[in-house]
Order: sequence, then C-alpha cells, then structure tokens
Amino acid sequence: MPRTRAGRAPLSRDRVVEAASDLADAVATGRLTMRLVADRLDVEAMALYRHVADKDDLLDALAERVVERLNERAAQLDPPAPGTPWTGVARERVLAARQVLLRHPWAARQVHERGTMGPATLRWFDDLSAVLFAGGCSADLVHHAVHALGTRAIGYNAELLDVAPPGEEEGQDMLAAMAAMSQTYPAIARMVGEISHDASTALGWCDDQEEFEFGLDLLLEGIERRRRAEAGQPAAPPGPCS
Amino acid sequence: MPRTRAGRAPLSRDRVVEAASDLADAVATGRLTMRLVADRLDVEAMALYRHVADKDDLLDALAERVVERLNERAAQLDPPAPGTPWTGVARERVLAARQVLLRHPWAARQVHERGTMGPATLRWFDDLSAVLFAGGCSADLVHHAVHALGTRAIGYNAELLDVAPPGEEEGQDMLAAMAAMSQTYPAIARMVGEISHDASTALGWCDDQEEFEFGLDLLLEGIERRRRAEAGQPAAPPGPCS
DNA sequence: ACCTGAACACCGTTCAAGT
DNA sequence: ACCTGAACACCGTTCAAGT
Repeated sequence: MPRTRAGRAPLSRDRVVEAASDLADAVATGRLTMRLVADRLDVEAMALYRHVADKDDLLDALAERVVERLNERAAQLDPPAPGTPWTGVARERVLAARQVLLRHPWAARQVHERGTMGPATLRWFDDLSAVLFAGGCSADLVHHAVHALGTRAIGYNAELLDVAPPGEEEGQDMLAAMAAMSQTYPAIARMVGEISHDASTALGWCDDQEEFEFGLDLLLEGIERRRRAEAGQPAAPPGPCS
Repeated sequence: MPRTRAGRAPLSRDRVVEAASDLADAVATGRLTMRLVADRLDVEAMALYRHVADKDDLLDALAERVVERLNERAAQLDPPAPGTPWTGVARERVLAARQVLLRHPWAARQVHERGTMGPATLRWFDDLSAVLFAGGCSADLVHHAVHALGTRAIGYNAELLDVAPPGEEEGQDMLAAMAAMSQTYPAIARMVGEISHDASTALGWCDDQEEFEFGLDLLLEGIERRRRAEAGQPAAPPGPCS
C-alpha cells in the first residue's frame, strides 16, 4: 500500500467519507466539522478539498453511504417463505432499514434533507417498488405507497420522479440516460411508465399534497378500523367478509 | 411606546423570536445567524443574549412559535357539521397544520428536532387527542394514533409521555405539576392515566419500536386494502359488510 | 437596566507555497 | 500530484465597559 512520507495511507474520497461517518456516529449532530474529520485522518482540513467539493458534498456522500448499508442489510435478509404476502416482505425491508438507521441517528435527517437521490437510494426504492409490483399493486399504487412508506422508512420526501428535468440537456443524452435507468431500476421505470398521466401526477412531478393526503388517509382508516375492532364490531379485519 | 435613545423600540423576547422567524422564512435553513437576527432588529448581536439564553433557546422558541400558529389556525376552523366522523375532524386539523407548516419550510424540522415539548405543542396534541377520544378511541389507541399522526403532521417524534422523569425533583412539586397538567391538557392526562400499564408501555415512556410498527402496519394494511379494491374485490371498504 | 466594543475560540474555504 | 501554512470572512459567545 502506497504511503506518504509521513507514513500514512493516502487519502481517498472513500476514506474521507468513512471517517466522517464514524465521527458523525460519535459526535452530536451538527458538531461535525471539516477540521474534525481531517484530524481523524491525521491530515490538515484543507487536504479534504482534494476529495470532496465542499462540506455539502461530504454530507451528501454520507447519506448515500448509509443507504448503501441499508441495501447490504436488505441483501442479507432470508428470502421470504413461499406464500408470504407482499406486505410481510415490505415490512421486513422497512424494519431492516430502520434497524440500520437507528445505529446512525444523524442519517435519517441527512437522507431526508438532501435534494437529490444517489444510486444507492434509487436502488433501495427500486427494490421496494419491485416488492409492491410483485404483490400485484398498480403503478399508481406503487407510487403512492413508496411515498407513504419511504418518508417513514428512510425519511425521503423530495420529488420522487424528479429525475432530471428535460431542458438544457441534449435530448439524445436524456433518452440514453433514461434507457440506462430503466435497465438499472426496472421497477421505478415501470412505475413511471405506467402511472396514470391523466391524474394530477405528470411525468417527472409528484403532487406533494396528494401524497401527503394518501398517507394520512391510510393512517386514519387504519386507526378507525382498530377502533371498530376494539368496540367489538368485527369490521372485516383482513379478508373480504370471509 | 418607550424608546431607546437611538429611536428604536426596546428589545423583548417576542421581538427577537419574531425577527428570527421572519428571517428563517426568507433565508435558507441553517443560514440563520445571531448576527443576522440582530441586524434585522438594528442591534448588536450581543444584545440578543439578554432575551434568549443562547442560539438553541432561540431555535426552540422559534419552533414553539410556529406551533402557536397551528393552534390559532385550528381555532379558526369551522366547527364540524353534526354527524361528521372523528376521522374527518382529525383530517381537517392535520391538513390545517400542514398548510401552516408549508409556509415555514424550516419549521417542521425544527419542531421535529427539539427534545422537549412547549405549551403550544402540548396544546396541539391535547386537542388532537380530544378529537380521538370523542370519536370513541381507547387511551391506548389514542396514544398510538398520536404517534402515527403526530410525526406525519408536525414532525414530532420524541418520547410523547416523557413529561418530566420523577427523580431529583420534589415529589410534592411533581404531583402538583401533574395535577396542573391534567387541568390544562385533559385529553393527554386521560390518555396517560388510562393507558394499559401491563403492555410494554409504562407511564412516562413510549416504546419507539412499537409506535413505528403501529404506524407502518397502518400504512401497509391501507395499501393492501386499496390493491384489493383495484383488483375488483370489494374487500369491505368503510363499513362492516353493510 | 440595557446595550456596545473588543476579544476569544472557533468555523468553511482560498490560494500560493512546499515536497 | 498531493498536502500544508497562512490568511480571509465569517460564526457563537464572554465580559468589561459605556450610557
């Protein structure tokens, strides 16, 4: 392994992000400074700027790194027993994500606050979408569900479909990029492709109010169903009046 | 109105918090500095420290101020038409809260992040709890529901019942304080009093994992019910097989 | 009593300089 | 090519001093 004259391994983006992640776990949120990260790497603060654009870039990378852990954790889950309903599979994935996030208390906020989705985040949402599709949900329902579950699970609330607004970019490059996306994130691509365009939801734009009300209604309906159950009325728990 | 020699109204905690709130609306989150707040009040930054303990104290007051707006907005709502189900009433309150919060993008995060609940926040939760009780929910259900809805509505996720851990304090003062609380926040008091103590939820402590799973299950069940409806199975929508 | 000036120990970030 | 030293324009916060 190459070493500098001072006897330490050379810096890299990964080493910087890793050090920052470790530090964020140890130190209170917001107390993370470039100088502290540098200290941990036995380096002057200014050396970091060769590997990250600025502090925001570092925080973005931090969020993405945690979502990578979510994906690794999801990959380790036992395959669901045959006959498991999709809800059970989704539940397990969301709870696994929560488990990882609880170990990095700063992470949910960081993931929540950034404006863009990195590859790891897209991967997580694509996998969750695939579970819903496999369960028989329509594209519209997958879309709403991912909003409702995603905010709760990994705190993401930015425009889900706002991949890259077609404008300044070359039309050719855009199409190629979208084709590549479809290969890599097939469930998301299917969702975007099949979603009802005559609704208030247009391609590349999510109606935040609609998504909020969708999630809110799910909660209210569920609470009301439990109230009924408490009160002794059967109210058709899972099945349709079986 | 009294004025200083320089010709400006004297500072007060309210004026400081108001200026900070206006500034937070205008400037990007995190860009709020003591010096900027002071500038807006035509005062040196150090003068603020006579009215707020430190920046954290100011941010806390900021959050509380916004929740006061939520309460004012809720008070202006038309009384629900007779026969309106409690879900409709709760829905209206949560959507009204969201309306206000959307005008102060920084507020949800701020409310979310602080560790304690001020009087305004307790007021909001007490009113919401009262709606659920009036709808016939049990104390346990109110408790779970307030967790599930509260996080979504005003981003609050700290321990709901962690009012003041009985320890160093005088027992007498504690009892008096709790009695006073019961007068001021009767629905919350009822919830705490009636909640099932044999469950994992003990007085003054909420099981975060349990609340998370409660909210998650509501979402999953609601999504599954919609999938069934899409697929043409009636699945007993609102009523019990009516 | 209420505000100010000067100062302290920090920030993120730049840029020319070292090796 | 990669890191450092010195510096700049900021932070929150203190404390003695002004009025």
